[in-house]
Amino acid sequence: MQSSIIHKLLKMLAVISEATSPMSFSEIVERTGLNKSTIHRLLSIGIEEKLVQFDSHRKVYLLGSCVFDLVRNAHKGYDIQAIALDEMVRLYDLYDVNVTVGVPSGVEVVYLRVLDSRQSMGGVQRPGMREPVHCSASGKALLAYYPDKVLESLLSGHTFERFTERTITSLEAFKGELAFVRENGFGRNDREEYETFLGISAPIFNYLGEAIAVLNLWSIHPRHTMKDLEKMSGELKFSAGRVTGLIGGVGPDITTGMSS
Amino acid sequence: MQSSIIHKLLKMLAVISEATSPMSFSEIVERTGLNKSTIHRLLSIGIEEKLVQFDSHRKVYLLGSCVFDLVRNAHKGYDIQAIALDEMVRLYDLYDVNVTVGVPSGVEVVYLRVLDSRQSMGGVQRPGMREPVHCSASGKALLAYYPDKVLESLLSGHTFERFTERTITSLEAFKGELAFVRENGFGRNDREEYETFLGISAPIFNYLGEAIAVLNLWSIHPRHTMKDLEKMSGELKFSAGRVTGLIGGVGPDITTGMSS
DNA sequence: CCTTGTTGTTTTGTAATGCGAAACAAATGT
DNA sequence: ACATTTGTTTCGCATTACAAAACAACAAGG
Repeated sequence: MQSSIIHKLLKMLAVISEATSPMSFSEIVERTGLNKSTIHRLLSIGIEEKLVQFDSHRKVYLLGSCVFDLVRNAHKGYDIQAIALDEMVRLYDLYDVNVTVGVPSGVEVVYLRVLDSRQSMGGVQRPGMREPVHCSASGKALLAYYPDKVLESLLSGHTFERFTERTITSLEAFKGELAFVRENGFGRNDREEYETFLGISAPIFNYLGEAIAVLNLWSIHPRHTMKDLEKMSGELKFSAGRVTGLIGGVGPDITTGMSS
Repeated sequence: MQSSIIHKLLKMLAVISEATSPMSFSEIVERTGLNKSTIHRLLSIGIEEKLVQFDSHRKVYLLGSCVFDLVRNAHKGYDIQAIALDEMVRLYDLYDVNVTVGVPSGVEVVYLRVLDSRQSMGGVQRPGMREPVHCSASGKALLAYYPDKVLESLLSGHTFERFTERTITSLEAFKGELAFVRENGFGRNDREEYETFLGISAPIFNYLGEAIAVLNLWSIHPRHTMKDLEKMSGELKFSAGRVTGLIGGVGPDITTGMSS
């Protein structure tokens, strides 16, 4: 299956979008390698459909609002939880542990969906449940990719409440954990909030490379150790990557700390 | 000029992007009102061109990477300064004052381009020049639309250095000015940095409604008063709106203070 | 004023492609 | 097993896209 006109249109749009400065008719003809009359027709169509806009004063072409609308709408509408479900099921089938998906909400993480392990622990985790960022794998995975500035202001004033003897209570140690996330691609929590729970968490990114959600694997201590979970991290990261792709996301800028 | 297939394709993409959860073949057929076989063909083409991706497990369709690439590229490549130039010239011709365009850089504003008034003041402003945010119209216009969190962290530690007797040195007063911007759509600076300079500034937004640049009108005190400049603010805002449109931007979310 | 070059627009006959109805196939539910 | 929903393919006709080439608009230079 092929459509010549659509293919050419996309080529033209790509050329227009890649230009460092808006291009004129002739430049577009040259850069696309397409026939003059073809470009003329495509531009007319593009303008009509608002894929392209024409700056009549400078006689150059820019991307039109329609393209931006598509992305905006997609972003508004997408329901991470619905999109991630398949990967969650896959992980669940693979390892028979708890699988959850969460999103940030201030200094907490909110869980949107929970697949209980078959060896259930009685529904301790439920959708809507919240956890502080400092003692959850999810929190670490999310914060690890925040710009430094935002991170600072989030954590300034945050008290690292102690829940277990393993809870991280110092900013220093916490930042160390964030570095671990950036190096390994997943966050971990080994009984830092409850005496028996441990989990790992991988971030899902949006199209700007911002971490906007996390996929988590959870279990209880006697049954699994952190070593066990770390063996699952490869598949977890794969799933998170897949969801990232489904929502048009891209990997993170490793240069955290850039201005906004 | 029209192209049936392109029109239909866009309609389909719009439907796909607007869905709250990814749609199946039949749902797309229903929502677009197009013929089954047409959608089938368009989906095949869309997948081939990466406009659409198919989640084979759940049998639903999502927007493809190609669409996101277009927007990403456009964003990378666009040179605000080049795009804004026409509007700058228009304002310059209209009022014969200094016109500049600037972008944020930490707690400063950097000016990318400067059109000197004919009654020049000797090239005080030059491209590359920087100014603190707290005593420039540009700084106010930019910061007014930052999320509270980012704003807090930017300003925490910022010392409101006094340059003139009119310089704003209190956080309270500064926040009042930001509120003025959100109400009126432009920022102002009446001799807060130099004894004789005054200016107004309107923000340019990106496609997420974030203020990413500003368009400014500047003059010197004996020649213009803030009252004079405020009369120009309508045209200034019009120009800023036009540039916002050219880069695919949208107006701001007035709900500042949401989590990033 | 005319030439020459650059840039953008329109025409045209031909070839390719898109079109939707309807037949077909596959999966799903009862 | 049957009915229903869901997805795929076929097919003849009509529409549309195609590129070359002619045409138009404009500027620069002689």
